Amino acid sequence: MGRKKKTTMGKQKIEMKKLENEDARHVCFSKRKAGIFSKASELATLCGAEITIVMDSPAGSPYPFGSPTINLVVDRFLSGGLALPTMGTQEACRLSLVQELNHQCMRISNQLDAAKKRRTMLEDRLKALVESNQQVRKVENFEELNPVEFKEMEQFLYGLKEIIHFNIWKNLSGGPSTSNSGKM
Amino acid sequence: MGRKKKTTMGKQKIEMKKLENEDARHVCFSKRKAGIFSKASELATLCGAEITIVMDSPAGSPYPFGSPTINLVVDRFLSGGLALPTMGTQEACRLSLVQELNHQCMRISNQLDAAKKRRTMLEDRLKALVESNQQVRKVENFEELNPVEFKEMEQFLYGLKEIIHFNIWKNLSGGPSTSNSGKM
DNA sequence: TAGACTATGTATAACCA
DNA sequence: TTGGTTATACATAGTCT
Repeated sequence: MGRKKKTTMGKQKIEMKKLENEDARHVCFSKRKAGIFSKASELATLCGAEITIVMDSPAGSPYPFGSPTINLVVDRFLSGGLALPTMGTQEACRLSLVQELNHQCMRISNQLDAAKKRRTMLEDRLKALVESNQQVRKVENFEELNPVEFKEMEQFLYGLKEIIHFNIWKNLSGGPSTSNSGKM
Repeated sequence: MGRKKKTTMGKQKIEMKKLENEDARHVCFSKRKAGIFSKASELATLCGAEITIVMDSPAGSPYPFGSPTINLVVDRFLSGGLALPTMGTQEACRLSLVQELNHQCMRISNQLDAAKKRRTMLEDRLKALVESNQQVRKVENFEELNPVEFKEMEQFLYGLKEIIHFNIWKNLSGGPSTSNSGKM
C-alpha cells in the first residue's frame, strides 16, 4: 500500500584499489566471493566445464570451491599422468574416483609412450627427493634447524613442489591460454 | 546526431541448464570465463586476497588463472607446511619465491609444533610411497602391466595423491567454509 | 557477524561484423 | 574465434537491522 520506501544510496562506483577499511574489506570479500562462486557454478552448469577455485581471504582463511566436485582440485594433480582427456563433466560426476581409475586403465594403451616417460621422471624425482629427505631427517628437532639445515628442508620442499608442478603444468604449457594478474 | 540505432534483443533470461548448441556453449564459456577472471582479479585487488582458478573448457582445454601470481596454484600445495598466513597480496607480489621462503623461515618459530607434526607425517607417507614404488618399478614395460601390477601403480598414485591432499585440505577441514556444487 | 534493502553499476544474451 | 553493440538481467556499495 502507501508504505513509504526507505531510500538508500544504491551501488556507487568504487576505485579499483585495496580497500583501506578492514571491515569493508571483509564484507567485500565475503560478498564478491559468493558472487564469483555463483558465477562459477553457473558456468559449470551451462557449459559442462570443470572448475576449481581456491581463495584466501584477507584474514588468511582458505575458501575452496569445486564443480562438479571439490575433489577436482586434487584430482587434477594426478590427471596429468593418467588422464581421461575429453571426459565430460556429466560423466565424471557419476563416477567415483575408483571407477575413474578403472576407466583410465582401459584407456591407457593410447597413452603409453607419454605415460612411460612421466613415470620414469616421477620415479627419478622421487628418489632424489627421498635422498635429500634422509639428510633432513638427521635433524631431530625442528627448533634446532640452522640456516644450512633449513636450506635442506627448503630443497626437500622444492623437490616436492617440482613433482607437483610437473603434474599440473605439463599439459598447460602448450595450452590455449594462460591468465594471471601480476608476475609469473 | 539523428543516427538510427540498431535495436537488438538485449540480454534475455536463460534457463540454468547445459546449453545444447555447441557453438553457444563455447561462446558462453569464453565470455563468462573472462567475466569470472575479471571479477577474481578485482577481488584480489580490492581485498588483497590470493586466488587461484583452473577451468576446463567444454572442449577439455585447461585455463588457469592466478592472482597475484599464477604460480600460487602450485605454491599453496606447500604452504600448508610453511605458510605465511596473513601476508597480503601486495607484499607477496613484490617478493620472489625464494624471498618468500626466506620470509617463511623468519616466521617459522611461531608454527613449530604444527610444522613438526606435518613434517613427520610427510616423511612417513613418503617412505611408504617409495616402498610401494619399488614394487612398481619391477615392471619394465608399461605395456605389460597386468591388473595386479596396475593396482600397484594405482596405489602409488593414490599415495602421491594423499600427500597432496594432506597439504591442501589439512587447513581447510577446520576452515570457515567449503563450497561445492555436486558430490564431494 | 550475518542478513535485508534499493538504487545503481556492471555483466552478458542476442545479434552483427 | 574474437570483438563490438544494445537492452536487459543481475551483482553489489552503502546503509540499516
